[in-house]
Amino acid sequence: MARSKKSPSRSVSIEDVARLAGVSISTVSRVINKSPSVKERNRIKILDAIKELKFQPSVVAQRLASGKSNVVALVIPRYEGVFYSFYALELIRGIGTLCAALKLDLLLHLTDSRTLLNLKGVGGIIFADIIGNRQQLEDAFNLGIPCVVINNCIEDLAVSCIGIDNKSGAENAVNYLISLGHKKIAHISGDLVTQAAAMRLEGYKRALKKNGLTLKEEYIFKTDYSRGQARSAAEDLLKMPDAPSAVFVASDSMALEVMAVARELGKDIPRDLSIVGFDDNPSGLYGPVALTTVRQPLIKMAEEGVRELGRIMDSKNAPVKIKKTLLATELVIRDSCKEL
Amino acid sequence: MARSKKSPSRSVSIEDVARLAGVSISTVSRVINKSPSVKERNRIKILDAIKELKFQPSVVAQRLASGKSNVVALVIPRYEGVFYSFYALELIRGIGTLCAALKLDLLLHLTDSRTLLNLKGVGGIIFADIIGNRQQLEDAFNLGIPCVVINNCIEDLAVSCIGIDNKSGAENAVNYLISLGHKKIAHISGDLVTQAAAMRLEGYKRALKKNGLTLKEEYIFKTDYSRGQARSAAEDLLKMPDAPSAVFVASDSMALEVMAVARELGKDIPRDLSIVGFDDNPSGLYGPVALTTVRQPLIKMAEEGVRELGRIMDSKNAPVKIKKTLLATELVIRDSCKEL
DNA sequence: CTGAAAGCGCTAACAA
DNA sequence: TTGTTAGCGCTTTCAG
Repeated sequence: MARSKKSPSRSVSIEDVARLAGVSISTVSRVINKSPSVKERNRIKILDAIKELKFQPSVVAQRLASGKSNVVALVIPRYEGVFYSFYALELIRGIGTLCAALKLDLLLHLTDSRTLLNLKGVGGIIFADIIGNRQQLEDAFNLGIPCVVINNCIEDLAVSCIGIDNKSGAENAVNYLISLGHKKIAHISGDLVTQAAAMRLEGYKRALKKNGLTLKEEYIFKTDYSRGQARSAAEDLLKMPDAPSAVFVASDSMALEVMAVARELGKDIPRDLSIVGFDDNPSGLYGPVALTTVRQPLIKMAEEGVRELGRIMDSKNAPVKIKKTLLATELVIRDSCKEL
Repeated sequence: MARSKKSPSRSVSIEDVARLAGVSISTVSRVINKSPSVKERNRIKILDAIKELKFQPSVVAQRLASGKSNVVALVIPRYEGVFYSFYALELIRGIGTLCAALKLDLLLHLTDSRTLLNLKGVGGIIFADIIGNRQQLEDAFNLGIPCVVINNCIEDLAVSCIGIDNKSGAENAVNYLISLGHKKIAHISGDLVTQAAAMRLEGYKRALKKNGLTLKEEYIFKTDYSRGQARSAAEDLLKMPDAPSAVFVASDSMALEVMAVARELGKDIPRDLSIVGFDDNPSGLYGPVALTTVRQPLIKMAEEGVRELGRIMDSKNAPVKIKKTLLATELVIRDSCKEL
C-alpha cells in the first residue's frame, strides 16, 4: 500500500482544532497549556475537538515558539569498561523510565570526549560520570544549559551532583571483613579513572588505617573492571606466598570471576577466601555461594538526577541552588565471607 | 517578565552571521546546508563568521522550517527479561554509536505497551523487538512515519525488518551436538513471548526431527531468560533419571548458570554434560570452561537497522521497498562440549 | 475570558 | 549566484 503524504494528509494543526471548536487558536493554545483562564464551556468544546481530530501538538513548534525544551540529554562516556556493565543498564533504565513518566524526551548521547554535543535544543543534560569529557560539561555549563552530574561528585563547578558514597561503602565493607577477624585483606580495584573506583580504593585504605592494619601495596590489584583482568588479579592473588584471607572487589561481576577462579584452583569460598563485592548485581545471587556485597542505589540516583534536572529546568532564570548529594550504600551480607 | 530580544543573552542566530558576513540569511542557510551554489569568497566569509560567533543552528527551527526531522526514536519494550541483558546493551550501543556518526538524534523510549509514543517530531522509529506493543508499531506505520523493526521479523506488515536467523542458529548448534554423538539433548528456552526464544526452540526441534531423534517434551525447559529460572531448570535437568548428555541453552548467561549448577552438583563440564549457549556474551569466555555458543551479530543488526531507517527517511515520498533481512549466526566452538 | 498579531530561527520557492 | 518573501505550528503579549 503506497500512501504518500500529499495534500490530503497534512497533519492536523492547532488551527484545525480552533476552527472545529469555533474559537481562536490562542484559546486552544491556552487549553493545551492548561491555562486556568478558559471558560469551561469552551474548554470542553476544544477538548472534544482535539479528541475528534486526534490532535497532537507539534513538539517542535512548541519549542520554537516557547523557547523551552523538554528534551533531556543523557551523556554516557563511550568508555569500554563503563558501558559494558550492569551499572550502565540500570542507569539507562532508571532515567529512561522516569523521563517517560515526566514527559521528558530522552536523548541518548554515547560520547567520546571529543565530539561536541549538539547543545541547542536540549533543555538539560545529565552527565553520567565524567570521564575525559569534563570539557563538554563545562561548555554546556557556560552556555547556561541546565546540567546535572550523576555518579561523580565534582567540587569545583557550581553544578548539582548526585553520587554514591563509594568511600564509605567500601570502608564499611572492609570494616565488616575486619570485624570477622580478617587482617590480610586485599582489594581488586576498578578502573581508577572513574571516581567510583578511586573512592572505593580510598575507602579500603581508610578502613585499614583506622583499624591499625598496615597497607600492603602488593594486596592492591588494579584493573579496568573487566572480568579478564579480574581473573588475572585473582590468579595472582591466590598464588601469593602470603595470600590474603579476604578480598574486597570493586564490582560484583569481578567478584564472581574471583569466585570462579578460586573454585578452579580448588579453593573453597568462603573457607579459603572471603569475598565482598560491590553493586548488588542480581547475578551475585545465583552462584553456588551468594555474594556478600555493597548495594548502591543506582535507580534512585538516576531518578534523583532527573528530578533535580527538572527542577533546574523549571526554575527559568530564578536562582538555582546547587546540591551535592551523596547517596548511602548498604552492606548486604550473604554467604561469601566467614569468620576467622 | 522582562525577557526581550534586545537582552544581551539572546543566542546567536543565522541573522547575526548574515550581518557579520555581509550577506543575506538565505546565503548563510545555503552554506549550512552545503548547497554548491555559493561563491567561494562568500562561503569563506560566512564560515569565518560562523566560527567567530560560535554559531550553531537551532535544530528546532531547522526542523520546523524544513518539515524534516533527524530524530530517531528507539523503542524498547520495558520488559523485565529482555531489558536486563547483554542483548539490550549491545543494541543500544550499536544504535547509539551509529546514530552519532550519522548525526541522527537518538530518542530512547522504554515503553510498556500502553503509553503511546509522541510520534510528532520524530523522523523515524526503530522498534527493538515487538512485545505487546504491536499496536504502537501499527499506529506509527499508519501515520506514515518511517519504521524499522529489528530482532523480530514481522511478515504481515509492510515494514522493513532485520532479525537474526535464530532458527538456523539453533539448528546448527543442535546439529553440532548430534555430530558429536549426542542423542539425549535437552533445551532450556528463553521467554517464548519473544520471537527469538520461540525460533530457537523451533530450530532445536527441527534439528532433532531432521536427524531422526525423537522429541521428548521433558527435555524442554521453559524460562523467562533469567538466571534464577535457568538454575531451577538446570537442577531439574541434572537430576533426571534419564538425564541428557547435552543441552542447548537459549542464552549465554543462562548457560553459565547451568555450568555453575553442574559444578555445584559435582558434575564436570564437558565430561558429564555438553553445553551450547547463544549470544557470544564475552562473559562466556572467562569461566573455567570456555563456552561454546552461537554468535549473533547484534551490532550489525543495530547498524543495519539505523541505515535502513535512514534510507527510508531520506526517500521522502518515493516508493520505499521493504526488506526482510535475516542475519546469519555463527557457531563458535570452544570447550564446553565433548564427543561421545 | 478571548482574539489579533507579532514573532521563535530557519528553509525553500521564486525572483532578480 | 544571491536576495526576497512566505511560511513551518505554536506561544505570548496586548488589547478588548
